[in-house]
Amino acid sequence: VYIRTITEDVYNVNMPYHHGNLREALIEAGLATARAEGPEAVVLRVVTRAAGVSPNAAYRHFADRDELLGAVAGRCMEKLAELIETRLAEDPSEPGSPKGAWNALTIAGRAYIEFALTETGWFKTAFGSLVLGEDHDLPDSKDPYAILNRLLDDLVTSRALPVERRPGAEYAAWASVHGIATLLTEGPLVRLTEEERRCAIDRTVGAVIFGL
Amino acid sequence: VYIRTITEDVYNVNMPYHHGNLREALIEAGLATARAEGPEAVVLRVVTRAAGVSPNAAYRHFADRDELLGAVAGRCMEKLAELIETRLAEDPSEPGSPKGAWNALTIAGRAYIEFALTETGWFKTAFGSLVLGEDHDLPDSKDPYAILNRLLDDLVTSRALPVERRPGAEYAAWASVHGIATLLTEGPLVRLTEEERRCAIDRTVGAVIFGL
DNA sequence: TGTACATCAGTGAACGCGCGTTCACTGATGTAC
DNA sequence: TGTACATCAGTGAACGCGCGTTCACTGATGTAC
Repeated sequence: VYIRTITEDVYNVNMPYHHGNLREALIEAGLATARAEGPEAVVLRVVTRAAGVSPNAAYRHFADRDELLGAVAGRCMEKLAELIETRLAEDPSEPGSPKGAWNALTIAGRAYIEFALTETGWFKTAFGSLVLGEDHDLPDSKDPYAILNRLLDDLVTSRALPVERRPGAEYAAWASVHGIATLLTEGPLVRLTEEERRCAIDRTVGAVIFGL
Repeated sequence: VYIRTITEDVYNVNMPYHHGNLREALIEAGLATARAEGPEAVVLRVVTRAAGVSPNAAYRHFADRDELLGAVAGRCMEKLAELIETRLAEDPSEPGSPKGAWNALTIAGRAYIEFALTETGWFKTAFGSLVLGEDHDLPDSKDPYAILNRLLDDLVTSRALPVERRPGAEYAAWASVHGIATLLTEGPLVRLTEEERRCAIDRTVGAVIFGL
């Protein structure tokens, strides 16, 4: 027990037979793995080893590997939402005005891309591993999609966008930003130079904002 | 030999010891697998079995599994280009006019999305398995990216788009269309209804075209 | 035109790996009396 | 307050699978003389 504690467990120093909060520890370990190596690397044996526990212990907390990965993916989504909220909070412009509303949308889009570029492992995990179409009971404040809709609604209430252009706008906005993010991180544009990349991002964000 | 011919080989009826064109047959088999089950399913043993050949025979034609998958992915890219060209060829509007140039771009974007929706396996293979940033010596006529650039150039020459807006336009256009395609096929939007999907596509294509 | 021989393109068997998952188990915990 | 016992949350060993890849091989082909 003591040897295992010293050599393998990175989370608790004194590990009793009962872990205490293994479920959370496994998700945390999965998050670390996903961050560094992407979703495919989130493998039961790796994650349990990182938590200092035998492989099958995971089955006390998750039905199977997929359920664990799903939980990790949910957290990745939250991380994305958190970055967006952080960047929005840094925004000095006033919220009620049309200009402020457009500005907020731009900032959110850029934050989304920033997340994909700086936390590629989490980004891939979030979008590659969520059981699609299921609700993952993210609170609205931690759901990127909810944030986007909120910003678009703000656009309407501040009279920056005519109501009749509101329907479907979330798709167009999301698609552009998601598209450039995936092309840059796992698509044919990975090898772009810093400068080309910036150009691509500017142009993409600019075009969709203008086009809404 | 005869039994193998009858039960396993789907491509040649009389199969000699020397296959004849195994490289091509393997790519073809890989294409069939990718189409039905996606890139991860393109596995040496499956593909060689489909070609009626022992697993290690592949190594006479490809260095490893990745090289085979890369070849298959290249073909998938060509399939995408072919669909775009087909849809463009069906376009009745005259090519030189500004309106025609915009129209062509719209058609190409829609064809791209159509490909992703109807040939999801190939779409994923094309973008998930190409060795990124390498040139795959696709001829321009079979390279979706080249087609896109051509259409954007046409936009400029027909005076539909000011020259100064040309740089980076390929990124913005590509990103939108690629984004909605991935969100709809492997992302959180897979469960959209037919109607919502159409709305999402229309809005996305419309916004980016307008925003360029 | 026939034969020797190098070369090419397959075969069959096996290796080692990492994976998810299952089994029977045991140590720790909490609760009823 | 102390003890019996159910329940919970771990362990250790093993299973079976599919995978890429390697080895020594052999049948077919083409070419020089």
